[in-house]
Amino acid sequence: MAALPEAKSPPTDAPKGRGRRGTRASGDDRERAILETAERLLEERPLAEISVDDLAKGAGISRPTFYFYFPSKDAVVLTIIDRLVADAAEGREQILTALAEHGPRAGLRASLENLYSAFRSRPGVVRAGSDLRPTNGEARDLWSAVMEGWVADVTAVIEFERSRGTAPDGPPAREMAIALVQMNERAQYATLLGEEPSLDRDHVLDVLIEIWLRAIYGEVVSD
Amino acid sequence: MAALPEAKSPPTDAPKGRGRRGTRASGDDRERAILETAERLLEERPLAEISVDDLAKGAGISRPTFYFYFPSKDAVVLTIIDRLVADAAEGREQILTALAEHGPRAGLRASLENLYSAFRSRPGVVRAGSDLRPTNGEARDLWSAVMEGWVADVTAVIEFERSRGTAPDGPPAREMAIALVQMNERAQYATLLGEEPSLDRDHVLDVLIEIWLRAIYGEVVSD
DNA sequence: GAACTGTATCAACACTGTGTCGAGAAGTTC
DNA sequence: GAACTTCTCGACACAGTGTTGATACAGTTC
Repeated sequence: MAALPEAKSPPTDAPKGRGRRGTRASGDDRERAILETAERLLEERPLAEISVDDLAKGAGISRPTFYFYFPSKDAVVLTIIDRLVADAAEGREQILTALAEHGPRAGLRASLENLYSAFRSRPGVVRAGSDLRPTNGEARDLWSAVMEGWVADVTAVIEFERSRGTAPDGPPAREMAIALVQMNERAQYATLLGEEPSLDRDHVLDVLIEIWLRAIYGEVVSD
Repeated sequence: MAALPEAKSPPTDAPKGRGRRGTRASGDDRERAILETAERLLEERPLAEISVDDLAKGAGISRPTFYFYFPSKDAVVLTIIDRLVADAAEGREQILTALAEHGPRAGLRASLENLYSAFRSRPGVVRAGSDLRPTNGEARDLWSAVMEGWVADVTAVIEFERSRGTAPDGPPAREMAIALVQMNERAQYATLLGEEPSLDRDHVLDVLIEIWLRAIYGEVVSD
């Protein structure tokens, strides 16, 4: 039970509703214990096979006490996903900048590589997020927003390349962007979770990027 | 309770394990009533909000009696999905033939249009199938097999076009096929269920086909 | 027409999991 | 040391799943 040495706690992050219901205090450890238990268990088995009791036990508290810290199992997972998404967004290289700096192929690769690295390390969490969407509106909204962000970026890239004359005309940029981003989502997810059929871990990006380039530039990009 | 007039019952289709457990008899009506109730309710609300009791009530029987006909709620949905998938496969035009007959763009369009028409009419069932995958291995396997079939077809197309010299080289045909089929799955699903962001009902195919053509032929196909 | 057999039905039960309530323990403040 | 806030949990109410055992109700079969 000895508290793990904490580098330093975030200065004054507003709890934002999802977490504990009361005010700030020291039962912070418990909250963290619950989150850590959830992350650990999610890498072991799917969300549906984890009960509130498992989370409580794992954090060394009783089930009712769990409800003091989180309103539901979903809320725990959403908190974890919030953070994962924030992590993924954090180091995000602007695609447009990356393209300008390294050229289309290398630029795209750098952006996507960087983007997906956050997800690759926690497949269980990714799966949980995906499992949550059917039943949980908040999860749906969160993911919608994430997708929307990517789509906006990619739309900008396509429009930019078209305006420069480096990419040919075609379907509206936003529509192309939606399809391409959806392809990436699906393919990366399948690969991450080892679905069948899915692309090989080491080839996913190669294949996806090739399709992006051909779709956007309307030709086989040599570079 | 009067039996609906049945055109004629299928001659001697083996029950194949999923349906009723006993032997053949006349409680066929009840089995059908359960399936119909499920289909109806699924277009009203998601699977998670439908209980075994709802299905039983809808079919005019008690909950235990439901279990005489199906081993679980999942089994009912799987039966429905089996049929939907069979429907979709049935009228399926061979892509290769369609391409040869109508050229790349029109051929692809004909194949995909035809394929997705079966799904478009029962979005609730599609959603249920998707909702089932996280928790139900059988659902996963079924969908895997479906995807595998499509991937095989598309792989053949790409290899054929490459061998004729009409399509340039690139990533292995199968890998391209996987990514493209996954894109379609995701995009069509999002559109069907009105996710945000998603492609407009009337544009999905245009956009997807354009990407397929550019990806496969490595150039903007004029035709 | 009595005994037999398989189909069909359901009340009652056992179980798992969620979320709530109310009584208190434990710490803090004045 | 009284009052307040934070934290904890036993006991409950509830919703849903799946099972058991008794029973009704055909048809046969003799």
